[in-house]
This record gives sequence, C-alpha cells and structure tokens, in this order.
Amino acid sequence: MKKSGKKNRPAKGGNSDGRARATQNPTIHEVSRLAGVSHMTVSRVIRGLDVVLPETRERVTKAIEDLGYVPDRAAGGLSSRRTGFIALMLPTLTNANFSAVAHGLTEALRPADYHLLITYTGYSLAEEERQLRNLLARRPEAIVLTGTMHSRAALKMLYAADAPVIEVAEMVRQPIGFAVGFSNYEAGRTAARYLIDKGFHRIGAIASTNDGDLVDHRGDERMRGFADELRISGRPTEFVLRQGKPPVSFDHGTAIAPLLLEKKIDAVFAVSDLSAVGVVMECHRRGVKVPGDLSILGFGDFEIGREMCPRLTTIHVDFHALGEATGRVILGLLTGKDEASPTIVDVGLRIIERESVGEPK
Amino acid sequence: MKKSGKKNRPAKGGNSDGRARATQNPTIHEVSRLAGVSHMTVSRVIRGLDVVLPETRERVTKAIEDLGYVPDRAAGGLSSRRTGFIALMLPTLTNANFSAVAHGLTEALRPADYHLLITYTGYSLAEEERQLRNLLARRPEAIVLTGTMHSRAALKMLYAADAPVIEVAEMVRQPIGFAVGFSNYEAGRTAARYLIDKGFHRIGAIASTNDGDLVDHRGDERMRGFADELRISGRPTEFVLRQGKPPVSFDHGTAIAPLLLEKKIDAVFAVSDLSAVGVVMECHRRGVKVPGDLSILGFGDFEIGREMCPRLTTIHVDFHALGEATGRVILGLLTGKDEASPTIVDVGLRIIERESVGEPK
DNA sequence: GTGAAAGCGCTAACAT
DNA sequence: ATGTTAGCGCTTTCAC
Repeated sequence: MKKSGKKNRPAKGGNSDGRARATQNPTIHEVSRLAGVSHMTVSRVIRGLDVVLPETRERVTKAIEDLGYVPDRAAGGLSSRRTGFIALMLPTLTNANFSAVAHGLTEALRPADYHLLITYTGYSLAEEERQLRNLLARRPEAIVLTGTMHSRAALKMLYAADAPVIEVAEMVRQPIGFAVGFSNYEAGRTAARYLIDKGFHRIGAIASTNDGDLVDHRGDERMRGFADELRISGRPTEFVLRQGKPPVSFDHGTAIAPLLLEKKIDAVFAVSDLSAVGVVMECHRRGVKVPGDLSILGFGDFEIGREMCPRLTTIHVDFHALGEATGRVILGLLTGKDEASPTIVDVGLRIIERESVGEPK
Repeated sequence: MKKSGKKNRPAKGGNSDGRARATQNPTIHEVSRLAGVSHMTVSRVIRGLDVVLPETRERVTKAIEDLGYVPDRAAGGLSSRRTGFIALMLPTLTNANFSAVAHGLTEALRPADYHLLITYTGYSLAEEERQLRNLLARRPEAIVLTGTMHSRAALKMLYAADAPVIEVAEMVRQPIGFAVGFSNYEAGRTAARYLIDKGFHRIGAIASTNDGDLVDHRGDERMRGFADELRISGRPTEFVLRQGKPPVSFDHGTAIAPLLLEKKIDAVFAVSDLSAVGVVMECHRRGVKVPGDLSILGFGDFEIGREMCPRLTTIHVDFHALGEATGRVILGLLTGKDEASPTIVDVGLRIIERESVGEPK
C-alpha cells in the first residue's frame, strides 16, 4: 500500500506529461461486463430503481465494489439534465455569519445529495459578475447569493438563468426570484430606537465606506435605518461615521475609536460585532470604561462578543437558520412536492442585551 | 426588466412541475447556426484557439452575446476529460486559518480557471470518507485535504484516485501524493522550548480530547510535540490537559481556565488562539492577571489575538501562503511545464512575541 | 425485469 | 481556416 518516495506519483494521476489521466476510472460498461448484465441494469442499480431483481442487483453491487466504480455525475447530469449543483455566492467565507449560512444550507441539502458550489466575491460586484458567469457554466439547479445589489450584467444573467434565484441575508422587496433574509434597514432602526430609549444623547454609529466597486450593501442599509430613526426622533445624525472599506474587522473598530472619543459620543452602534470588539479593545487600552464612558451596541452576535469582557450587547440574526430555510425553499422548488414555496422568508432579528450598553451618565 | 410578484417565477427555472428546466440554455449548435458556421468553429472561439479568422470570430462572438450563450463545462469536460474541478476538504470553514487556505488556493488557481469544490468534514473521519466518495463522482483533477489521518476506505479511494492528492496543514512524512504544510509536532516542541527557556516551572497545555470519530489530529501532534519536549527537558507532563471535543473555540478556554488556576500552572500553551482567548477572558473575569499570574501562548495567530488586551503571544503559520503554495503545486502538476513539482513543501512557523507571556515570578 | 438505440452538449482527431 | 465524424459516460425512451 505504501508508495515509495518517487517524486511524481507515476502510478496514479498527475503523470509526467502533466494532464491528470492515468489509471482511468472504470465506466458503467466495465461494471456491466463484469456483472454480466447490460449497462442499463447497472444504471438502475446505481440510481436505486427497485425494478431490478434482488440477485441481479447483488451481482451488480459486487462488481461495483470490486472495481471501485464511482459513477460520473457529469455524464449522468448531461443526460438527465440534473447536475446536482447549487451555486452559493457569498461576500466572504471569513465571516462567521456567512459561513453559518453555508453550514445551514449544507445541512438542509444533505439528505438530497446536492453539491454546493461555493464562491466568495470579496464584496465586489465585478467579482460577483465574473463568478456568476463561471458558475452558470456548471448549470446549477439553483443560485443563492446575497441580495439586492448586483451589476447590470449580473442582473441580466440572473433573470435569464435557467434556475431559481434565491437572494439571502437581506429582506429583498422585489426579489429576482426568491428571498430569505431579514431587514437590515429595520436592524438599523431597532438599534437607534434602543439607544434612544435608553436615554443616550450623543448617539453615533460606525461602518465602512463604499470604495468604488467594494460595497457592503447590507451594512449600508443598517446605517440608513439607523440614521432614519435618529431623524424621526429629531436627533442629529452627525455622529454616523463611515471609514475604511469592507470587510470590516477588529482593526476597523480600533482605528475609528479615537474619533468616537474625540466627539464625546456616549453610545455607538457598530455595523458589525467585529468592529465593536475593536472599539472595546481600544477603549481598554486608553482606560476608557465600557459601558461606563461609552456604550456599544454591535451587530451579528459573533462568538467573541459572548466571551469578551464586557460581554457585548448586540443584534442577533440566526444565520444558520437562514441557511437552512434557504435549503428548504430550494428543496421545495426542486423536489416540487408543495406547489407554493414562499417567495419571501423573513427570519427576523432580536437584540441581545448583555453588558456593553449601560445607562447614560 | 422587473418581474411582477408572481409566486413561482414561471417564466424561468423552478417551474411548477418541480424540476428546474424551462427556457433551456442555448447550445453551441444554436450559436453556430446563428453565426453561419459549424459548431466546431464556435468551440474554437470559446476556447480561444486563435486559428479562427478575426471576422469569423467576430460573427461568432456576436451570436454568443445575442443568445446569452454560456458553454456547458460538464459537456466539455466529458469530452476533453478535464473537469476543471479541484476538490478541497477541510475540517471546518468556520476556522479563519482554514478559510485562509481556501482563499490562498482560490487566488493561486484564479488565472487557470479551475473551480474549487469545497466541503467540510467537521473533524469527522466518517464524514471525510462520505464526502470523498461524493467528490470523486465529480472527477476532480486534484484532491486537497488535511493530512495524515484518514479512514481505511478513504485511504483506498485516495490511492486509487485518478488525480493527484495533496495533503495540507501537516508535514506528512509519507504523503499519499504530495504534502504542503508544517510540522505540528515541531510547533508543540517549539512552544514547550519557548516556555521552558523563559524559566517557567509549572508548564501546562490545553487541547480537546478525541471523541470517537471526532479527532483533531493536528492538535494532537502539537500536544505530542509539547509533551515530548517537556520530557526531554526532564519536566513533568501532568499539566497537559485535554477536555471537550473539537473544534475548539473560546468556550473551550473559558471552561478549562478554572482547572488551570486550580493547578497553579504559571504558563500554558493553548492548542488554538481561540481557546487561549477564552482563558484570558475568564482570567479577566476572575481578576487573575495575564501575564502576571498566568502566561499564555497560543497557536494560529488569529486576528483577535492581535487586537485583544493583552495581545496574545502565539505561533504563526502562514495559512494563506500554504493555500497558495498548494495551488502552485497543483498548477505545476496539471499544467505540467516543470517536470518536478516538489513532493513535500514546508511553509514553516514562527513564534510571535506579544504580551501574554511574561516573566516567571 | 431487462436491453437496444438514441441522444445530452461538448471536444479530439482527423479531414479538407 | 473550417468542417466532419465519432465519441466522452451516462440516462431517457421505448422495446421486449
């Protein structure tokens, strides 16, 4: 079993002429020959069609085992017109909430034997467009991507696509096809409402800016909701601060903290927990008390916020459930039992009160 | 352009009978008809073979545009025997270092138009085996997975696979095919050496246990190296603590911290920064000074460790570079210019000294 | 219950 | 420079 230390593994794959080829996978024909049946019977066994006589099935199964045969799904898909691919485009995989979406979707899809084709756009619309084109070449049976903002060309492809489109992580009002998410705008308003009701006066918010092609549209929506609620309550919006480009992380908060302090803000809503944590860290360093001197409300309920000190008050959205709900919509569409898959699913959100928001002085 | 709010998008995809079908993508033949050439000429244009007369190419390109034609790669692959898939199996996508591997690999592969087929095993060998089987059905041109520990059946498939196998994130001595990683064992020894040289006496370590099928083999190796170095230096290994199952996160550290304190350990190596951060947080809460009362050395150099207070001393491995190096090995193998892709690549590691390790009392 | 024929949408290998 | 033929490894459809 053990292979001696030859450099190029000449026995299997990756042979010296470059192209991976070599041993060649066995085909359905070789299996059928070994089992003494036609390739069609093998095909039936593979697909679990129970028309096959038990003893025939057994012979075929054995031949499959002996040969180590693995059916080629590309060939099968070409013929059946079902590729078994679900395309998933997310801004980044580094964000725990987006990877939770991927996890949830994977789990919901697991029983149905679909394969997730995951890509990340890095918050770039141009990249989204480029990847969409690539993805389309794989003929996905459904396309999942983060909602609302797309390039013209991407939009065109999406509308023309031969597969249902599900926009996630934002409560799209006029979805291309379907939407599973929550309202980022409402999240922003909820955040502002909460801070206002607490009685704070110098209320601010922090988020990234949009740097040309790089946009965090969902973060924008939260900021828009936040500012609107401030306005509605007759509060100034001058403390809604934007800095740096997406994705935001700890260093975003660290970098923007001095500005917060300088402006004597007493409560701030961070576009992401990650940024919020950065602010807390910087406050620690400068001897500024949280929440004594500055109250901080995050978004996303990242694990770190539950463990840090003070524990972070934040807005929670169940992204894992969002992924699962997306999977259920897809299954409904593709398995087609239930006629009416819901066009729009709102998974909601809620504030989790912990320690980083206190009382106004 | 805007579609009215019909529930089931009957126009495109996801039609009422379930199966996604509908408008049907145009084929190479329809393009060729529209352009007034044979389908082969279209094929040549698609693949950028520059034998085609510029004016012919232009006609074809226009037809492609007009029809919104996207070539079906499954069909092309079936014929050319090049699927353009690279399989990537990682324990989890939630871990920033593993997603860095995915990012690095993606970037290295970007120019070559490969598609990453990413799956995560949740540290389960059984799941790895299951997924490998699924992946194989897609005929990947290369298989990337975390090294060393595989089930018997998985091993068999890997050896029989018609594609080069690259084991990553561990310095595999006898790789199935290729290996790109670093020595987790050496990381453990380095950690112990560092703490010993600092002059600490009650030196401990924390990691997860292996819970049946769930194993963090790389973490194990770090612990093994750590304990070995302790032994070599004549130190007791009684403070090498194992608790909980993988994956390890903040709460692992939080939960194990009391034990650390109880045993009056003065310096500890955490199998992961995440766990280390949990310990720091719990110490904060209990008024235990870090590094005054307890020094902590992490592993993985996660972003949070750079931002927290005190900043975490840790062992850094460039996982992004690891992913890129993996991509280069693959490209070398598949593009096959250079005869000899290296069988084993060591990306190394280094200690980053920050604030969480102090001086012995 | 099983098999034969005819593709699925492309590309390889030859013509021309 | 372009076209023709013959598959790639499966599933569909229709016989038997």
